[in-house]
Amino acid sequence: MTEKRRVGTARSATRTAILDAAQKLMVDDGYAAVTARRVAVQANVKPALVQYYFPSMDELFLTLYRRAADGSIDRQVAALSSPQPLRALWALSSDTGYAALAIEFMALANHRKSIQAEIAIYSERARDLQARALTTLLQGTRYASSAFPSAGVSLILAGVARGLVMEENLGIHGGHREARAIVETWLAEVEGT
Amino acid sequence: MTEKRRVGTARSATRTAILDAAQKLMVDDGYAAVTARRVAVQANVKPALVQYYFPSMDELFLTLYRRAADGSIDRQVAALSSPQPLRALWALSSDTGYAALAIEFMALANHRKSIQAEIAIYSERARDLQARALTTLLQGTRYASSAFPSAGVSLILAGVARGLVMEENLGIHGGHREARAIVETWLAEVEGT
Amino acid sequence: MTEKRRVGTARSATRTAILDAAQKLMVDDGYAAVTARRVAVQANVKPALVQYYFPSMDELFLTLYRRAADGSIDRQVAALSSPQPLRALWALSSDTGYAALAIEFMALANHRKSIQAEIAIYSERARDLQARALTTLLQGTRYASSAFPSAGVSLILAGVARGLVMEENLGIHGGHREARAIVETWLAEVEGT
Amino acid sequence: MTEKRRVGTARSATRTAILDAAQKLMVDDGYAAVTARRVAVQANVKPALVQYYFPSMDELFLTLYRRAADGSIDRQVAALSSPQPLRALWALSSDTGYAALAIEFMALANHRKSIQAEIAIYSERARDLQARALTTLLQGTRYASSAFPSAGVSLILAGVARGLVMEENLGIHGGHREARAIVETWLAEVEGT
DNA sequence: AATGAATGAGATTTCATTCAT
DNA sequence: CATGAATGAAATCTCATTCAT
Repeated sequence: MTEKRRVGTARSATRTAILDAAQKLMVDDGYAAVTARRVAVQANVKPALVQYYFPSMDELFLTLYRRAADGSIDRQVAALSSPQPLRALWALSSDTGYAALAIEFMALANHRKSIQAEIAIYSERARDLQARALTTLLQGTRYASSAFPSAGVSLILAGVARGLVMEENLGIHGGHREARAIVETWLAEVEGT
Repeated sequence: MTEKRRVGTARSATRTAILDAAQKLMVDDGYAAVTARRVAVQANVKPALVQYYFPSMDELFLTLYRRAADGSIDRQVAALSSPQPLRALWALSSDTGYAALAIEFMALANHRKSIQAEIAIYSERARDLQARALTTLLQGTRYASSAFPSAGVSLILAGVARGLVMEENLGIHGGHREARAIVETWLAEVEGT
Repeated sequence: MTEKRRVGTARSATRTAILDAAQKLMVDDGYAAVTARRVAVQANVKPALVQYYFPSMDELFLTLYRRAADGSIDRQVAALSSPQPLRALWALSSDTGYAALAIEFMALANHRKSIQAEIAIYSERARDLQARALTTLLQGTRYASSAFPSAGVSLILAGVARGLVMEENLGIHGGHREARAIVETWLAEVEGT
Repeated sequence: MTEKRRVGTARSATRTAILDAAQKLMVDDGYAAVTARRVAVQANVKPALVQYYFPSMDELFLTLYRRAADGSIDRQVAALSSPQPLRALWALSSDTGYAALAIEFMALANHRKSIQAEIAIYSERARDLQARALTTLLQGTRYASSAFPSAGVSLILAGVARGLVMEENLGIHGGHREARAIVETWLAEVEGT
């Protein structure tokens, strides 16, 4: 599928395996579990090879973040051009797999300032993308009003979705069914069944 | 239940200083920065003393969490019995100081399973508390309907607040003003100006 | 001899053993051979203990330098108040054991800027000490003239001594006997036999 | 002896660039800073290429030393056949650029025994060269005596020059002006103004 | 002639924890 | 109550070197 033209660093299968391993560790055990050693074990390579591809952990995290963020933007674009854009966006935001990774990166940013700037840039981009789309999507509904600025709606959706995912990861379930129902009702109202 | 005076360990000023130091580190630099050594430096005590009071880091984190959670429950109870309970609750949830600590504990839970159960217990308790209060507070409004189960409303408020705080910590501002405005509008609707 | 009053860090026998080991490695194999591990082996302690006493290698080197420099100043003071001060000073300067360590520290300073300042301070102090003494000692000789400023004489003696020691360490012997003879002649001239 | 054109490895511009880079690192940051990686960065080539030309670091250092030593001998020969041979020799010995490299190699020899023998051979050769020249140059002066064997004079000049350069590198200045003045006076005495 | 990939060794440093006093 | 000493584990990073192409 991915061409094999350039065998070099950027597309190496080993490199991808290392990033995959790091991502799995991050989602499963939290960012603090992502050490060169454990990544190596998970990816089934020697520890020194991890540092060969990513001379510093900062670089590994940054590369992983950019890969994930790019994928996320792509999925959002796809969702927003699907038949039921809002439902698709909501499904995406509240997807346990993707959201958990995003949350870990946010926590990591507190500790690694190199990540922080990157997250801010990407998040603003994602919010802007969603806000523009929402402006269109909410037209013709009672939310097409200055009382519901689309950037605010975007943030609220993201916040609720992230809240659900974070809590599910922790084994908290109270209010989840109810909150999802409220969102579903809203989706039905603005996008039909 | 708690004895009047139980001298010694539990109420020692040193012990409090250690917990305060750990909390400050956690908020400022993230949970991974909370090590016995750095706590000791911050609290201005010898490292060995930290371990004297908290034989393992798990115990330190658990103690710190319980202290913070108890305080949080107390503040919520107070907020809910204030003149404008919903505004007070919202102010509390979106308070940068308190929320940042809560978010760090959530991230920590991914890494320290001993924390996870404790967080779940407390969170369910807080949600339940809020849900009961909301049931009363929303009576007489158009949200007193099965379309807006109070536990769901509680979760949504918490999620949005946490989203705002997390993003502000990262320097993300897009949509914040707008989201706060939407919440303010809702608060005005259900609680008056 | 050294009192044992304060058993703490500063006078611990272990600490001294570590410093001694570092010094031996430095003289025998060069500064680059002084690693925490090898010091530990040489001192017969566990590697982690080296870092317990000297949290960073900079601190170890600085402590070692100060100890050596203080000893050196003491020896110079003693030499300068001995019956034949110039001969004693020359013997001291060209003593293989002490000079080799000094030379290693000079080389190390190129690499560890924290050492550089310390060396400069101590060296200026030693030169000043010698210059003052030489001013007195050369009185009444034909070197008590503005053509032979004592600070310059001090530097020349130190340079020649260091040159001899450096070269001897490297197995270079050409001119050594001759150079020593020239110095001896000069010493005899200004200080008698 | 050296062939006219011997293409390939020995005279490659890349090889020269690598040696130049190593030399610059050695002078600027000390011998311990000369690693294959940093040499590569400095020379703007890939690290593996450094090892292609110099399979081991020992070979790199030896090659670099021989190149520098040959150049130094050439410069000495030139100096000694100039109009004011002693002044030229002194200028050469106390030239910061050249002397600093020589000093680093002496320090390195303590750590890499393969270098030591090479330095000894070259140094003896240089001293012999100078001693022979000095024998002639001092003829007709009051230093043309068995009290001032020329090999000893050579060593003394070298030692003083090296002392000045080493100390200047460390930011030590006490006595320098004075020592240089003493040498200048001597040069004037034996070589005229 | 040049280089990407891989790897074992080892350096520095940080950590949590145990123990004796 | 408090602390100095000691230690094993592990993390990050740097290095030299080998190998296949």
